[in-house]
Amino acid sequence: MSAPDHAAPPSTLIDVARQAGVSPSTVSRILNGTAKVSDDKRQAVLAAIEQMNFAPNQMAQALKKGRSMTIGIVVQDIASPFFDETLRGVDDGLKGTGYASVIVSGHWDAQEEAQRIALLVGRKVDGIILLSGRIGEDAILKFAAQRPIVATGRGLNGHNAHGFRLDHDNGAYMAVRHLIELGHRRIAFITGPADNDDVAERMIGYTRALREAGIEVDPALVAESDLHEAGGMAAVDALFAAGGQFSAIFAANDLSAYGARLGLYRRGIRVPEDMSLVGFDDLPGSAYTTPPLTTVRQPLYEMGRTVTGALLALINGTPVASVLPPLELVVRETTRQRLV
Amino acid sequence: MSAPDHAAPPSTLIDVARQAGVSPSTVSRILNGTAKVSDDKRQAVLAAIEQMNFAPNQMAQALKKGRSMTIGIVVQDIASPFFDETLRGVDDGLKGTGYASVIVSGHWDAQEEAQRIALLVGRKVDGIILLSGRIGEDAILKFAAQRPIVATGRGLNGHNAHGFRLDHDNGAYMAVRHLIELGHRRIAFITGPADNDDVAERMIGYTRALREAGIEVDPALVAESDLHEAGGMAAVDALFAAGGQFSAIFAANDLSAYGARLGLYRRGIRVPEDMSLVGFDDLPGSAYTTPPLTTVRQPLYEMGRTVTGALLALINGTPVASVLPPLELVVRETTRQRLV
DNA sequence: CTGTTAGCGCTTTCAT
DNA sequence: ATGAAAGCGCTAACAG
Repeated sequence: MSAPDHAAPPSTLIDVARQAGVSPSTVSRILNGTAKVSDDKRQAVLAAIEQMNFAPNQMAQALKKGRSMTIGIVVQDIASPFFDETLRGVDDGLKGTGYASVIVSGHWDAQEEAQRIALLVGRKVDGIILLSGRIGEDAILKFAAQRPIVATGRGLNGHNAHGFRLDHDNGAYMAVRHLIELGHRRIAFITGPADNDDVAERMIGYTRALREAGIEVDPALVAESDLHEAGGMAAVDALFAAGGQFSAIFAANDLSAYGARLGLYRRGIRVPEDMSLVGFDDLPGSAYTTPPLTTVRQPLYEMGRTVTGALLALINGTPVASVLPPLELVVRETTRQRLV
Repeated sequence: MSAPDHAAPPSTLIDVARQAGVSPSTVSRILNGTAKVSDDKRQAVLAAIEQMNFAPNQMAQALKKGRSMTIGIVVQDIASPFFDETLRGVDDGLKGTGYASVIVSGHWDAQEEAQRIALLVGRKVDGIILLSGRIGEDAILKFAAQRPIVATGRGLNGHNAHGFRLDHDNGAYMAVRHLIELGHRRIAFITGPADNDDVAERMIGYTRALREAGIEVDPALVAESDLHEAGGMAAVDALFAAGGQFSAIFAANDLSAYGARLGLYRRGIRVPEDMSLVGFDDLPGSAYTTPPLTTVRQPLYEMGRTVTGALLALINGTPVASVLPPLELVVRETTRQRLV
């Protein structure tokens, strides 16, 4: 009446061999297609596998072959739409390759990141994908000596390492240019933590577009945020507290733009009627904010695919292709011509 | 001048033993604290480990000990804020345990889910966390015979299996009750795919609250969505196309509420002035929509932690604790007293 | 075409 | 307290 508490121990390749009346190597050969096997033996083995519900022990395979068929992915935050999109690309890139992935988070901390990478190396992953890493290039190259590694958000080029970088300067330039073309001259910038390279580049693009239009950068129009909603909202408060006048806001990322939007709403300032707002990233949700957000699109998904393809190429010793779609301005409904 | 193309092969425990002038077993004992070792030998070994930058090969350990120190997590969508929060809980729950996790996606498809679980079993994960799984209980129990498995979104109780379920009926009841108390009587419901149990339960809660208030359920006030923004927006269109009058909308999840919000905006209908809106989930972003969304909070993070604790308990044979915080109504700014 | 043999790197009796 | 030896489950020469 009662089910057994424990299942039978998983059957091994040797069990299968015995059951089918052949040698272990024959079973292995069938499993891997390594050599020709007579049809009758093949049938017998297949039948035994079926019957015993056998599946090869990947740990044993990994130990023997020296490859675990696992790749490691380092993100900075497992619960972020930003990384989500990239991960989706990675997942699709891995589909059908037999590789599985273990995802760890560096939490935007260089030291933790290094530990996590070490953990991945210890787990014998066949390669590493580093997303928006904080650790130095020298550290990466050191790890690259052990496993191939690809990274986003940085240039990087070596026998066992490859980096992908987007032109954030230009992305920001496009955003601000768009605002200027709409007649805005007093444009605030919500920036991010000072140690974030991408954001620093966006600041450069902001400055460049302004200067080019003969507009001086006003420090009172720049506020720092944590790149999250809360920070964006606080930045709007800071901007108003600083007393500057402005008719448009360029936020360093979509999340902080969402927060800024709410900060504006709280003050009864309408978007886009009273204030234009541009974000950066084009997260999936940005097409559904109210109103839909004008933003600079990062090809997150494509980045995930590309970076994965590059890693696989590195692992297999084939040439890596490194084309990445460019940043792109997506004009939606939070920007509008400035009314005198 | 040029760096070596390939690093030295990773050093093994045997290398360390040789270097330190002891036997492999001694090194192993020091690594695992399995037995007392004299201080001088210990020093020598530690020095050798340090110098050779040695780290044990986890594949070999796994093969030998029969446990991989890896757990498998099955989600339905890697790029979803819903799963993100739960994963964050799982991640925190695993912190410091030495376990790493491999995450796979079932894409809301029972068959794919079964395959993915089989993959995890083949990779010898020590346990499985199944989030919002689609596969049948019998299938789960079959897998549970091989590895302990815990699941969310379903009751489940066995020696090697444990499920966690929230009271979605009651959650929906609270949401609709809130609307009724605000004077709303014509309350639309944006539902989800028919095969989603949680959503079906929410529908029951919706119906129950209405009936209890003497309000008959009007089929014209129920529209189906895909539980994403696009579906929510389309549902609003369908609702208006059906010609029904209503002053409030209860969406089966936050994402579709976001979409509904945009659909309303497109029609010039203000929230909450003209229409009240309630979601379900309380995703992190819901506190920052414009205006912030009234919703039913699912303890996603806590669920991740709890379910992880339960799995660890199952693995270690200790008793599983299964307390889960209840669903909770979070009143924000999308609901308001109905103006006659 | 197929079986035998020797490990992959580690842990764990079993002796000493 | 420590070393020797025997595998965990699989694959890859090496013989036939």
